[in-house]
Amino acid sequence: MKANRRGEVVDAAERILEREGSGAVTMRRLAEELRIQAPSLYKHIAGKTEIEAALQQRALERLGAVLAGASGDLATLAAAYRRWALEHPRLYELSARHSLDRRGLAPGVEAAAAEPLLKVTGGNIAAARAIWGLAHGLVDLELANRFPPDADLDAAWAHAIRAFAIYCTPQPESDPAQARAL
Amino acid sequence: MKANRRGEVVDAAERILEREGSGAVTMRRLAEELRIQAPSLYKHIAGKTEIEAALQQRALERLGAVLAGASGDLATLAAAYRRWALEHPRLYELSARHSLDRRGLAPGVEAAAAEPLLKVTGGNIAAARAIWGLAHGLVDLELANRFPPDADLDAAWAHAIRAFAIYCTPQPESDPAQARAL
DNA sequence: ACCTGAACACCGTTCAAGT
DNA sequence: ACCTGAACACCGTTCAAGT
Repeated sequence: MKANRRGEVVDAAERILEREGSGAVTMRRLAEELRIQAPSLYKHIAGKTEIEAALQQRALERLGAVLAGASGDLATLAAAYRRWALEHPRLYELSARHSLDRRGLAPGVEAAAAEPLLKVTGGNIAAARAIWGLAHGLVDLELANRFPPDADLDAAWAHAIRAFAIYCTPQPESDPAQARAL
Repeated sequence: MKANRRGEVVDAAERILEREGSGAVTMRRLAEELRIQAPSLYKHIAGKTEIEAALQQRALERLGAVLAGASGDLATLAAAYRRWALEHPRLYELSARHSLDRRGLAPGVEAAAAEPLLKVTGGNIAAARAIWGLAHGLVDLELANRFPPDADLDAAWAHAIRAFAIYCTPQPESDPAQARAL
């Protein structure tokens, strides 16, 4: 029933990442988790970089699916983005802070993640990028604990959403879900 | 003329960071730069974490000074933020992605960096946080190469600025520069 | 096809000792 | 006050070899 050994390596890496933090994702620690010697990993995956790229890809797929399920308006979409990131903080950071390796990324994954954002802006790609930047920035600063402990972040998100909601009033399906990346 | 040895260590770390990237900032590489053995560093600084905290503090001071000099409107402020980050990408990343060690941070530094943002929103702290998130997010994604190579980021910034400019029209000095952090 | 053991060139950090 | 040498417990990765 096991797909392939490579998949199991990435699964184990994800488990360690979420349970013990990014510092614990080590080829040797990973080998221990799989009850194997570290050099054996290299028969299944090229190296640590490839493991990180695989995890980044997973994160993109899952976040994309969550956003696609968060229907309609900007507030709902933004709340879904924030919730997913806070629920998977290490995976989110891993996926957002590294440059995306577009070779070997299943085609359409990037565009699928972008689609809900494009939809909410009525196909305006500059607006979609601005909203992505806004959501990523607020999440990233929150995950990095950069706000004072008593900061009212719900208020900051509400303000941000109102600013963009006024600006990009949802045109009624002006652009029929063009598949493209942000 | 040399201030103290600790300052020289942090200077060397900054040189290596900007010239060779964050992976090169190593206690051993740092010792080599100072023509010293690695264990000697520990007589001047507690460890690598303290070096990173010192660099983060420097970045905050310098970015704060630049923002304070970028007068008045949101567009100018945003452009200054982006320009500084792109000119010091490694230092910016280091400063933005780690949680801020508020013990041992010179008092007022955090508030000083926040002040220009609070000013542009007329003292609205939720709006200031939203704008910080926006600027950080767009910069962070750009530094991580997450936009497609042909993306028009100037357009995304322009859109973002317009959204917030409409929302938070600059009240004429409603709040006289309250010193507080974001 | 899958795994091992030994090895290489690295890390951060500690500690006893030297001037 | 400032520095060194040896050491410890780690890294990622390669390679010849074994089943």
